[in-house]
Amino acid sequence: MELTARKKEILKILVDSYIATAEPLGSKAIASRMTEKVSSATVRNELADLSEMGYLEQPHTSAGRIPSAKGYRLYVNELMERKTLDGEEAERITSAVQRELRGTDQLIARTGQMVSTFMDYPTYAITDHRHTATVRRFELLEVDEGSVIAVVMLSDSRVKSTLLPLELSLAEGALQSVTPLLNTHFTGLSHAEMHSRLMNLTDQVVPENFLLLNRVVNYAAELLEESERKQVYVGGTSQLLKMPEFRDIDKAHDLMHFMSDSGAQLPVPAGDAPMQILIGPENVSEALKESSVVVASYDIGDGMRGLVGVVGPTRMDYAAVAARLSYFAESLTKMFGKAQQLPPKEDEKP
Amino acid sequence: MELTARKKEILKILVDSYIATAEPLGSKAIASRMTEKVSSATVRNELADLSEMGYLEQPHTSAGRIPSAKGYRLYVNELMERKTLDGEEAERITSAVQRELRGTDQLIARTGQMVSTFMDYPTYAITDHRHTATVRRFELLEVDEGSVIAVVMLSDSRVKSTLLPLELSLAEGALQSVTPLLNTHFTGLSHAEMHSRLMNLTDQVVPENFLLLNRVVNYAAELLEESERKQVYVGGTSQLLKMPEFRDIDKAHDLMHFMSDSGAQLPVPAGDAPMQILIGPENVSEALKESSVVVASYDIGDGMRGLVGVVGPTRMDYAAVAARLSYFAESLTKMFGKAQQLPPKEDEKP
DNA sequence: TTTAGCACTCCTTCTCTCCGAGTGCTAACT
DNA sequence: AGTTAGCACTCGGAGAGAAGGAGTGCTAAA
Repeated sequence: MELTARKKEILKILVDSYIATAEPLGSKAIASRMTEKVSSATVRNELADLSEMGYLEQPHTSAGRIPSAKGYRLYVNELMERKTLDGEEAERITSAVQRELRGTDQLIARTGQMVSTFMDYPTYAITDHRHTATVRRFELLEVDEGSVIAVVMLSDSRVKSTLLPLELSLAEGALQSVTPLLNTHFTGLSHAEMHSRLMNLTDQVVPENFLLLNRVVNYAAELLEESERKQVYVGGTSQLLKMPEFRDIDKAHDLMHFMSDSGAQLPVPAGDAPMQILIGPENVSEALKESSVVVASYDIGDGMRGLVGVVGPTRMDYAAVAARLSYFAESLTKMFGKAQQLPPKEDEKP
Repeated sequence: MELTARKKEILKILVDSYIATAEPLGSKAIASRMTEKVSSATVRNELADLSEMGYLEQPHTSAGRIPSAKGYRLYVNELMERKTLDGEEAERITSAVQRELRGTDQLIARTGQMVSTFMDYPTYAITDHRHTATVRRFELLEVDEGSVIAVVMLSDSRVKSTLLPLELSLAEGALQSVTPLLNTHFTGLSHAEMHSRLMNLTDQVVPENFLLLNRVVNYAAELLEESERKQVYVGGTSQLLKMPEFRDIDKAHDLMHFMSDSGAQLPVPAGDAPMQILIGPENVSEALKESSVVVASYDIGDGMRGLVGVVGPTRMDYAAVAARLSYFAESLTKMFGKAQQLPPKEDEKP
C-alpha cells in the first residue's frame, strides 16, 4: 500500500493532536482540520489503511486511533516541524549556562538541575568517558611538618588537589625527592597500573619517603577511579505525575525508580551523533519500552563528552524537546570551548 | 483528664499497628492485643477519652481511629521502643560509608545516594555552613607560558585547584611576585571583600601581573561563593508512590516537587541537636504539614555540619528511621574525624 | 474513489443498593 | 466507679445495572 501525501497529512494531524491532548482524535475532527476538504468517511478509510500499515493503533475498537511507535518514528523523521527556540528562551538558556556553570566542581549535577528547569519532562545528565584519564603531572606543597598538599593535573586538564595529613613528620627534602619520583613513574598510568608500580618501587625508595609516596599515589588512583565512574544526575521525575499516561501509579513508580536507581543505563547517543531520539520499544531498557527519550551530547573538551537527556511518554513533544535540548547542548559546548580555549599565538605579542 | 498507663498502652498499640498497616484499628482488635484483658467496650471508652484529649482523630464517624500529630508526638517521646540496629545492618552501613565516601569531591550527592539506599523513604542531604570559609593560603604553579595552576587552601582545610588559561603569556617572575601579594592581601576575606580589595590594588600592581592576580582572585571568590551555596541532594522520592497515603497523585506530586525543587527549605535540626523529629504540622513548610521528617546532623570537622534527613508520611516508622539515621550520622562523623585527624604529637618520635 | 447512512461496540459515568466494620449510647453488672 | 453486653446507627466501599456517547466498520449509492 502506498503512503500518500494525504495519509501523511492525516498522520501528522493525528500525532500533533495526540501529543497536545493525550486523547485519541476521531475521524470527524481530523476531517475538519485537513486542508483539502473531505468527509469523515474518507478519513476513516485512510485511517484503516494507516492501521493496517502499522502506523496507528486502536486502544479498543470503538475508540479513536493513536500513533504506534512506527507512527511516531515517521512523524519524527519526516512530518514534524522542526522548531527553533524563540530569542527570549534562547537567551534565558545561554545566560543560565554562563551564569551557573562557570567553574563549578559539580558539573553534572548542576547541568542536570539546569536542564530540568527548562523542560517539562524528567531529565538526566551523565558523563561519557571516551578514554580514561591519567595523571599528567604531580606537585607537592608543604603545609607543615605533618601534612602536605598534593596537586594532580590530569590528562584531560582537570586539576585536583587535597590536603594529605601524614602520620609521620616530613623528612628533610622529602618533597624534593618524591615529586620527581611521582612524575617519572606514575604519570600516564591507569589506577590499577599505579598500584602495581607502587609495589615494584617498595625497595627502591627510602622508607621515610615511601609513606608520602604511597599516600599521594593512592590519592591519585582514587581520583582516577572516581573520574571513571559514570556520574549521573536525574531530576524532574515528579513531572511524570502530571501526565495522563502516568496516572497509573505503578507505571509512574517503575519509571521513576528506574531513572533514579539505574540511571547509568539511561540511553547514550550512538557513536558521535549530537542528538538521538529513541521511541518506545526502540529503547533497550525494559523500563523505557513505553517511553521515549531524547538525548543530546555536548563537548567538554579533551575528548570528553557530556550528555543531557529527556524522558517522557511516547507522545512527548519531540519538536520542542529536541529544539531545546540541542540548543542547550550547543550552549554547553560553546561554553567549554571558550573556557578551555588556550590562546593560540598571543604569546608573540611583545 | 488523666493519661493513665492503660491509655498509653492503647495508644501505643494503635500507633504501632497504624504505622505498620496504614489502616485504622478497631476497638475489638485493640482489646485482643492488650496485656490486661478488657472488653472492646472499655477500649471504646478509653478511645473516646483519647480523642477528646486530642491524641486521636477519626477520619469519619464510623471508622476506626488514627493518631493525631499530638498522638505521634507522645508516641515518639515516650511510647515507642528505641531500636538499635542489628549487627549486620550496622556493619553494612559502616562499610558503605568507609568504602564509598573516601575522599570524594561530591560529598553531599554521594552521602545522599547512600542514605537513600538504606531507607524505605525519600531522603535528603544538605550542607550546613555554620561559618563561611575564607582562603587560608594561595599557591601558583607554572604549567607553560600560557597557563598556571592555582591552588587554594581554604580555612576549613579543603584544598581546591584549577588550571587557569591566560590570555597573555606569563611575565618573567610573575608567579614569584603575585603569590605573596595574594597571600598578604586576599587571605581571610569573604568573596565580596576580595572583589573590593582587588579594586583597591589596581594601581599598585604592574599590569602584566594584574591579569594573573585578577584571574586567581576571581577563581577563589567563585570558590567561596560556590561553597557558601547550600548543596542539596534529594533521592528516593519514588518510594512515596508505594505508600497508601500518597495514592492520591496530587499529594505525591506536591511533596516530590517540593523536595526536588525547594530542597533548600527542608528542615535542619535546631541548634546543635544531633537529631530531630518533626511531625506533621510541626513542620514549617506548608508542603510538609502532612508529612514527618527525621533529620540528623554529622560533624565534618572544621566547624562544618552535614545533614541527612528522611521524609515520609506522619505514620512513618520513627523507631527504625531514627535508629538508622543516627547510626548513619555517627558513622559519618567518625569517618570525618578519622580522616581529618592530624597526628597530635607523633612528631616527637625520632 | 468518495460519501452518506446506520448498526454496533465498548468505555465512561451515574445511581442505587447492599454490606460490614466500627462507633456511641444505654442499661445492667461487679 | 469502672466494666461489660447489647443494639441501633453511620458511613464508606464494592458491585450491578442503566444510560449516554463517541467512534468505528461496513454497505450501498453517487
